[in-house]
Amino acid sequence: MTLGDSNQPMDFIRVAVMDDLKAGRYSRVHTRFPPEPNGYLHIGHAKAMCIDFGIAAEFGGQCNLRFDDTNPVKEDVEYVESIQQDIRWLGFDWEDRLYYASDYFERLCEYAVTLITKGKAYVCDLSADDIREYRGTLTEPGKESPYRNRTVEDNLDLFARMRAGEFPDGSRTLRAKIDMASGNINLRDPVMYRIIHATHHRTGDAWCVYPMYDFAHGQSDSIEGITHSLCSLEYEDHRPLYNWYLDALDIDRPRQIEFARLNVSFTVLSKRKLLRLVQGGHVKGWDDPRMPTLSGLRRRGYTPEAIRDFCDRIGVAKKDSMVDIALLEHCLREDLNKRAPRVMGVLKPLRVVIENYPEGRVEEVAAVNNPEDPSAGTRTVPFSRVLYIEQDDFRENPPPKYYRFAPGREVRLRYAYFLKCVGVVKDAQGDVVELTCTYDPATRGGDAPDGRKVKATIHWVSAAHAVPARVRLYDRLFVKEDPDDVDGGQDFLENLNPDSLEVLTGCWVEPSLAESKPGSIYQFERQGYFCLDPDAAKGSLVFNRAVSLKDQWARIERAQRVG
RNA sequence: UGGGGGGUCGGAUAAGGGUAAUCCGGCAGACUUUGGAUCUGCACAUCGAGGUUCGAGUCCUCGCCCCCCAGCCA
Repeated sequence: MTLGDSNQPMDFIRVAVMDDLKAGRYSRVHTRFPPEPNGYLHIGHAKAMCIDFGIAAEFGGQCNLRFDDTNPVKEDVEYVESIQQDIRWLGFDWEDRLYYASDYFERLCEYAVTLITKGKAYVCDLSADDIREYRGTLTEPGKESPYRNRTVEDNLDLFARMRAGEFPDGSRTLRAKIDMASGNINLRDPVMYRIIHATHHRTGDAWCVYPMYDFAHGQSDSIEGITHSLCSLEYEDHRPLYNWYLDALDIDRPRQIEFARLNVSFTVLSKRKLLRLVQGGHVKGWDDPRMPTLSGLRRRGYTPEAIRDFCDRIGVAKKDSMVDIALLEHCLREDLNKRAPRVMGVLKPLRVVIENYPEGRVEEVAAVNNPEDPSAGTRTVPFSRVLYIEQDDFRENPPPKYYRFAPGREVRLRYAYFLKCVGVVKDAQGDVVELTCTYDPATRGGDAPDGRKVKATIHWVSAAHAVPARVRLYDRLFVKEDPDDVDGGQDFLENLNPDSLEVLTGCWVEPSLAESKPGSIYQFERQGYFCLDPDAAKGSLVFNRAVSLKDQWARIERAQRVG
């Protein structure tokens, strides 16, 4: 979007930013995306990135990437690397502006000393439990710490010794001296620094005192010249605290604007829950294709374009909301419909023998690679006497409105011939294992010279030429729209969908797929979009179903079952 | 019973005193060598009660409901 020539409605943040520019409160726009490197990025972060990077770009400004790495015990380089990869993959660029809160540790420490000197911070010897006790409750004010009125000299000395490593973890904290009776609990003498003797993934053992996020975030923004600090709703209560620090330090203040974080139906978007899914073995890792992580979506077959389109469509507001996962799926289908090459693949094969087709004969039929994109060209697919078709495409006793194959019925084999079912072969259990058919040589390519019509076109592969494959059919990870909707005492794991993964072996795909590369995405005609998984090895293809095609017949069947 | 936010079709967003619109989903139909795509149509909404006004989703008052906050997490 370029501002001015668009009549698209602006969300409240863009309106606010534009007003700031017009009113001269800021002369430029500089935002930041501030992940903590303690987990993988998910679709909720994609929304935040689209806002942070997107708004900066629209207003001709810049967006920094800053890792909020103030807690060494939770963070790891594994995450700082995966996060950067995911941001780039999504299509955003921080150029040379990669920062870390840990870059500012020395400066933050100076800020702390400044506040001590001004009598606005003190070293407190209360234990964690005591601090909690003294904090009061939501409805009752807290009590002042007995250490609150130490002299500036004592505080300076004690804080220096905290930094020097003289005291064990948890024995003391540095606190801001604000208001123990504030209705806003964040203002009841919040902790600024805590003692943690741990190795930080970037600063190593240089520090044993680490700033709290609240003491680092606003100042980091200020140091970087951030004008608009866009974040989620839960930080609304923290804004007065950030402003208190910034004012007490007399440094630049960005404007913080909060928006509602993303929720998507049938999945969870909290790092804590995602971590439990991984550690509990409910999924196969952060990049399991069922995960809403960017790495999971990528492996599933989602494109950056589809994800960004989704983020554009969900809008930005302050209302708590739950977006229908069907919208995400729609965005993927829409993107892939334009771009994904079409191929034929049979997931649950049923053998077909064409009685009147000469044994040993092979024809190459021409197939369109993408009807939505003529420039994608055509390819050739081998056809012969023995084929596989989809089990679902045959019914011995077809229900009403079922147009596909059945005894005596004629259908079209896509790009090939009309085919008529003349016999059914069953095994000892009475299950259909093979169809005996005849083809009409005059219908090559799929049109009948006599003008007769068939109601259905089905896909197929030539048994002698097809390539074997495994296919993983993914479904929603949870059975409930809101996985947290559980009875007392239970948690979201109760709502896991036991059928979120179905592995199909014995699938057959057309030979053109033999050399495809992991990450390639195809439309298997009439079925859905499938992405070649990195697990694939030569001669052993593994496809992940990203999303199925819309299925009109499934809907009819469902209606028939109900009605 | 403190403090901070929020309530518009089933879901998500618009409308900033003047026709409640758009997208997803649902339903129905057209078309179709993918029961895909595309196209057409239909249904469904301003939390409640007062008030101001020619006119209120929008302004005022009083309610109701929902979310967040009591980490030395972010």
